Amino acid sequence: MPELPEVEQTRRSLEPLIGRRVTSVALRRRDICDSFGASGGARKTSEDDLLEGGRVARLERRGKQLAIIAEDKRSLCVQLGMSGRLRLILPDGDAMLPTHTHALWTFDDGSKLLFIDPRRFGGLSTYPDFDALQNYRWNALGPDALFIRPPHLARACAGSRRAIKTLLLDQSALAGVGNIYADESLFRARIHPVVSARALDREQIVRLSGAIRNVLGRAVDAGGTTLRDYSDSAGRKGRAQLLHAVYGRAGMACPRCGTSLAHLRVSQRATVFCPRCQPIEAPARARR
DNA sequence: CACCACCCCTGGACGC
DNA sequence: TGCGTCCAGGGGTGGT
Repeated sequence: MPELPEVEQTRRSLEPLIGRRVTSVALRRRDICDSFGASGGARKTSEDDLLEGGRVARLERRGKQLAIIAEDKRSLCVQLGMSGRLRLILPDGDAMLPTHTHALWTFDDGSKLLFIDPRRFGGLSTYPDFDALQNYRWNALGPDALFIRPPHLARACAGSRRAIKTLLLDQSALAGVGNIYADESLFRARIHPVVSARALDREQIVRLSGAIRNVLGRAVDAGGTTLRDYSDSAGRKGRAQLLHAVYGRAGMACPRCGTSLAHLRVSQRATVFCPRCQPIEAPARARR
């Protein structure tokens, strides 16, 4: 399930595409793509919107979203959702298309890019230029979680009564954190997932933003998390699952203190935490 | 306006 | 083996 580290690894694995020209596009399922004009209005998708004839200039990421930008600025935004993946097939590679291949690009060197998404929680969106993508889509996202600093997080938390985990999952507050890395970050920062965001003190905000950067940064270095489906565009699996301290480990021993890890549901999401390391009240300070 | 429940979808795990 | 049921969850939407 792609979160920021998996999307970043996918982005890096697509770098061989830079400089390649798109010779043809096949959108096999039209309902997975939305197209927008220069002023943000929706319109019917054409092959032209999907970069046909363009040359790949840059690959950008914001949170969990990925963009392929052509030299003429046409921009294609890819949202992987739960089960989406991109796959790069080298020239002379396997001609068999996996099931649920919804879009297919062919490049001037004979390589192909496939967008595959069984559950269809993901999708594509196109914009005539990168500014439109930013203005109408990415500006609605919060700051990128990989680079989050305490002032950004403090601003996102200010005045919000929501559970801190709910806030971390809200892409308009902070872009890139999903269920796995939310639990891992809160564990590392020793903060209970349901504490109200506005109740966090200065020290907790600093700890949490550091934990988010650290957890995501190490996961990027490990090539992302592969639980079942995820692999990058070259088909490589990630190793960040080996770093998980709490995700998927309810009932098992806390790696820090040995207490049995607890689970509950927050925002309809399975949530695992250590009831001892992550108390709902901040640990009592020494009184002066 | 802030927040929350629900829904979209499929494959895999599990019980019988 | 096959069938039914449940669960995973990112993000949009409609309701409170």
